[in-house]
Amino acid sequence: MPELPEVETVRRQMQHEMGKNPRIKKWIFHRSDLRFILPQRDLNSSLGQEITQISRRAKYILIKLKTASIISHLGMTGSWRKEVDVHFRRRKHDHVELHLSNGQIWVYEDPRRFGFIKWIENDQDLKNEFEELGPEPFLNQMNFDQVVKKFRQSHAEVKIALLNQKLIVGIGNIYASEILFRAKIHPQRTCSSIEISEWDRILKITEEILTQAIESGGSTIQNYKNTKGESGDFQKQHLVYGKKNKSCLHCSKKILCIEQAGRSTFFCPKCQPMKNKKSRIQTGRKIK
DNA sequence: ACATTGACCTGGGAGC
DNA sequence: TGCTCCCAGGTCAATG
Repeated sequence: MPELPEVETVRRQMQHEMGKNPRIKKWIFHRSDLRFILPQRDLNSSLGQEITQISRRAKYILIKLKTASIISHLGMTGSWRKEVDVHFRRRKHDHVELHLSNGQIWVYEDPRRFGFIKWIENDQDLKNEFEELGPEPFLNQMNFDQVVKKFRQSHAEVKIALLNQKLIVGIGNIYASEILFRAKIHPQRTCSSIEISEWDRILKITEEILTQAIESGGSTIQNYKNTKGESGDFQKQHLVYGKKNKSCLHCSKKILCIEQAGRSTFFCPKCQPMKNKKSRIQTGRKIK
């Protein structure tokens, strides 16, 4: 479900609504078999501790305590919502409740259970946990030359590489299509064939789109909801994602949907030409 | 060391 | 109404 803008939206709301340094009063676990088994014992060791900050790295939400951190990943369908009445109406896939000293109850709901909650003992462990991750997708948080060099060393198709969190974090299947459309890059071009000036365009547009999407509260396609149960707004600004057979807003050619690495990619064949026809024939996939 | 594939889950929508 | 099939925003282990 959630890519960086959705995760960041949730983070901001949690940080804002929790107020100043609430303490952890109680955990309630309804179901422990999320993507990883919930570390109930460790989480229970946090009782009485202050939450000093809610932060984010890539698509992970970090609930920071004095020395430890609690990592929450939303997988495809995970969400946090705030309840204020202990008799709140439970839902089928509410797995975890975090009760705070200020009376708030934060409920983790996740139908598909691809998400998880992890306990991280200290900052060194946190560093190790995120060791493999690429930089945040904002120009002032990356070394541009280094990032481009890594991309150009990759043999993958650019759409697939954009999803690789080792190269850059935060981009998921929706935004990858949107970024490449706006950058006018064919999703099946191989990373090594893309010029530096084009990478410049891709990375600038990535920052632009993700920033705008955060300002819109993220995108909702099926079921992403923020902590108040509200949908995002950015899907209204999607230009290609989910628009198979619709007319391209720039040239009115039909938007195509192809499969790459088992996932849908949407693009405009006219606005996003394959420069090198030869390599298109070699790497081409069936068009749905 | 890389790139690609399938598996992990449930729910919703399309088509019959 | 009910059945089956397909699809879905993410990641990682297992393959080649």
